[in-house]
Amino acid sequence: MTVLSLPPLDLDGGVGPHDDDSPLRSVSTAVAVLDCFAEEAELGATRVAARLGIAKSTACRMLAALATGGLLERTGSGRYRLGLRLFEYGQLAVDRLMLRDVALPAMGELRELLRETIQLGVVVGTDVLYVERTEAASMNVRFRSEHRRNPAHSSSTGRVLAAGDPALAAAILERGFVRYTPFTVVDPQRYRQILATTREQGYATSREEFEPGWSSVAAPITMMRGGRPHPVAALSVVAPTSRVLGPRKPAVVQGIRRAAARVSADLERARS
Amino acid sequence: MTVLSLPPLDLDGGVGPHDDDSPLRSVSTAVAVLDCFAEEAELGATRVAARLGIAKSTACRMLAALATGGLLERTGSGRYRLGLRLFEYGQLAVDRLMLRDVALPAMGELRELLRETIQLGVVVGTDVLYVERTEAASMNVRFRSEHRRNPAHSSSTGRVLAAGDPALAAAILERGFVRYTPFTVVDPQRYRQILATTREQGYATSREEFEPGWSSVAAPITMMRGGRPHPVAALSVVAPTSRVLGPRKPAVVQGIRRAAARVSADLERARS
DNA sequence: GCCGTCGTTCCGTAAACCGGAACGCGCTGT
DNA sequence: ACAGCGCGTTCCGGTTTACGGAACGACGGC
Repeated sequence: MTVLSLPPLDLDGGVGPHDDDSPLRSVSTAVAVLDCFAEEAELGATRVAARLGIAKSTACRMLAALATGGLLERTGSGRYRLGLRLFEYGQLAVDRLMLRDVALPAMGELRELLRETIQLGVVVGTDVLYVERTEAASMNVRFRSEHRRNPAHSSSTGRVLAAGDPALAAAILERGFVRYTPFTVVDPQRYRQILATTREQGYATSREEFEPGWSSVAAPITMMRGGRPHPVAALSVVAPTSRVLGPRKPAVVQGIRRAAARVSADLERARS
Repeated sequence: MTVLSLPPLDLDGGVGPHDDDSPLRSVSTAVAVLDCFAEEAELGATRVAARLGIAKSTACRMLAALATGGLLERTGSGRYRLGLRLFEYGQLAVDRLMLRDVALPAMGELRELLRETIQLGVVVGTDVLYVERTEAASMNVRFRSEHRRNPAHSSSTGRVLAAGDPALAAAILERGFVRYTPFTVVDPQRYRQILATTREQGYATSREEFEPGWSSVAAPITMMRGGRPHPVAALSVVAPTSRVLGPRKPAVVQGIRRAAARVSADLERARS
């Protein structure tokens, strides 16, 4: 259920000293303190100290320092939670990809065309991170918005990106497959076949492989690199299975491929 | 032009030692390093060291530690930029306000009703921070998306929030007014009058007071606290002046007031 | 009203960090 | 092509700084 999962995640749990290779122990533990808040919304000094195996006083000082820096905020009862300054930094990080701004108009039009939820995803490690999401108005059922990060192997976005990036595909195969639903593809051979099909067709699907009842279709956003188009992100539409993989599938596929192609062209044009 | 501005912002610029009252010097400087990236997208160790008045080696270690923590990322040329992990943390921080999820459906419907850009803003210090924004499809002119944070005094969102929060109003008056356009209200007496009118009407406007050509209308999202409704956020619609303060103004006002009232009710209902 | 828990503070010790200088690399301008 | 410059990185010693344990004050539950 945790959202941040991929990187080190050195929750030794025990009392053993961190075998961190990097200097700046204080900063490393400060980051570890931040990581604690990925799983729990509100934490106090005692819980943080127990979770990281550090002294309570140390945890208290860390929390206070992060709070004066704005990365954490104090809740009424003396505990702490993630601060809104992190939101600002995060928006800056995404804005500087010079991707969201270019993709937003196409995403809005695709949303109106299909009347479904549209996502803009990039790869971080072997996960897919959705940096923007726009929803059609008045949907009876809404996609669970806490899914900001998926393993790449089970998402359509991850497949279009891996199909055009052998290094990513190798990393995904290396990391292995996790079964989330009965439909999740976990056979490496079958996965390779899916990537081949994706390369042929120019789009990818995921049929209830991550969240039961929900499927998605994705198309790659590419940039020319060394004369060849290289995928840098993907647009995807996520909805109840019957609405994207049923009779509407041709329209969905055409819509998302056109939108992704348009974003790719705009991106190329923006590289002045 | 800086986005993060409100808190300490101890860019002494010079070489003077930080007169930081807080312990955990390493963590404080680490946060200061992060702050450097609020103004510039890509920085190297030398620039960071010069900006903070610290040794180059120190800056290099800070950057490396923050990068291994994922808060920064390395660019090809050895420099650094804000990392996408900050985006994840920021999304978590906002999601835990238990506000965005509740507001999203109403924002989508209001967007379709008015075919304009809808914003969800909260207060941080004496600034307004927009934690969600959704745009209508195929607009000929788009609001500049880098505005994630405004001074509260010149925005309609800040006015509806200050109108219901005397402490915030006092803080805004205390901080003083900055003139951004010829229309910016900078007279404290006039500002107090605006707040009174806002209290009467239940909505606020800003006519090109921050960005020339762009105006906005806002209505408060409230939560019952101690038997009285207390504003915790605001919905606003921002568009070229003629589209929100011209003949459409009654429709815009009615739409945003209804949407904000609905979010308030949903918020109350969600507090199980 | 008592006890348990939590966040905070104080203090001595020692470990960790700062700063300066040196190294290797890529780029530029001759 | 070569040399000079600027950059990021590494190494090392001195000393500042943060860690850990224990004590304190406050809040809440039983």
